[in-house]
Amino acid sequence: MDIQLKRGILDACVLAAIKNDDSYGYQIIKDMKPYLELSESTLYTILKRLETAEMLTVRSQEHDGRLRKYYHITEKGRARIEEFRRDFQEILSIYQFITREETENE
Amino acid sequence: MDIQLKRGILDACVLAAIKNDDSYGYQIIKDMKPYLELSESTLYTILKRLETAEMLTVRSQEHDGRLRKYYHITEKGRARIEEFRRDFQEILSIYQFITREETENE
DNA sequence: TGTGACACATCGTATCACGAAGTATATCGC
DNA sequence: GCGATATACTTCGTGATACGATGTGTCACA
Repeated sequence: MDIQLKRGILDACVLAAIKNDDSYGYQIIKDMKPYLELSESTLYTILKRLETAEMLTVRSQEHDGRLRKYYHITEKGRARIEEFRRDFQEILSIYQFITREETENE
Repeated sequence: MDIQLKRGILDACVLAAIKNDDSYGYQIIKDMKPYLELSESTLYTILKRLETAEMLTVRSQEHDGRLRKYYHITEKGRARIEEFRRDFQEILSIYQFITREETENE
C-alpha cells in the first residue's frame, strides 16, 4: 500500500482499534494486521501523538510481570473519527473524479 | 480537509486531471478546484515529482506572450492511477473497520 | 541456554504539502 | 497611462510524520 495513502487513515484507524475496548500497543498491531500492517515504531509514535492531542489517555498496568500501557479513547478521539468520516465523503467524490472514464466524444 | 488524508490522493488526482487532455498548471488548479483546493507551490512541486518519476512529460509553448508548460501523461502515469484504484479498494475495507458500530452486546 | 514471542522506547532520515515571496506579461477600469 | 487583477511559473524554508534500525527487558518452551 502506498505510504502517502496510508498516512491519511492511520490516526483514525488506531483510534478505531480502541474505540470499543481499551487496548495496548502489541494488541492493536495484531488487531489491525488483517486490514493494515504497521510497525511498532510507527504505532508508538502515533499513540504518543494522539495522547498529546488528548484523543486518548494512558494507564500503565502490569500483566504477567510485563508492563502494559492501556490506551483509552476520549471524546476528542471520537470526534476525530467523526471528522474522518466526513472527510472521507469528500475523498469518495474525488475518487470518482480520478477514476471516471471519459464518456462519449468530447 | 485533513492534510494527511489529502496527501494520499494528490498524485493520482493531478494525473487524472491530465488523463484525457494535456493541460498546464494554472488550468489544472482550476479544474481541480471543485473537488480539491491546492496552492500553486504544491501543484508545481507535484508536477516536478511526477516528471522525475516519468509519469508525465512536459512541453513548453507560448500562448499570448506568456509561457505555458503543457503536461502529458505517460503509460507509467496511467499505471499509477490504476495502482491508486487498487489501493483504494483496501482503503474502503479499512474505512469499514474504522466506522463500523459495535453490534449486539459484546 | 538460547530462541522466539511479548512489550515499549528512541533516534535519524526521507518524503512532502504549503505559505511566503518573487518574476513577468496581459487585460480592464478609471 | 496607471493601478489592480488575472495569468503563469519558480524557489526557499519549515513542520509533520512513517519507518527502519536499534535497544531494553520479561516470559515460555525446548
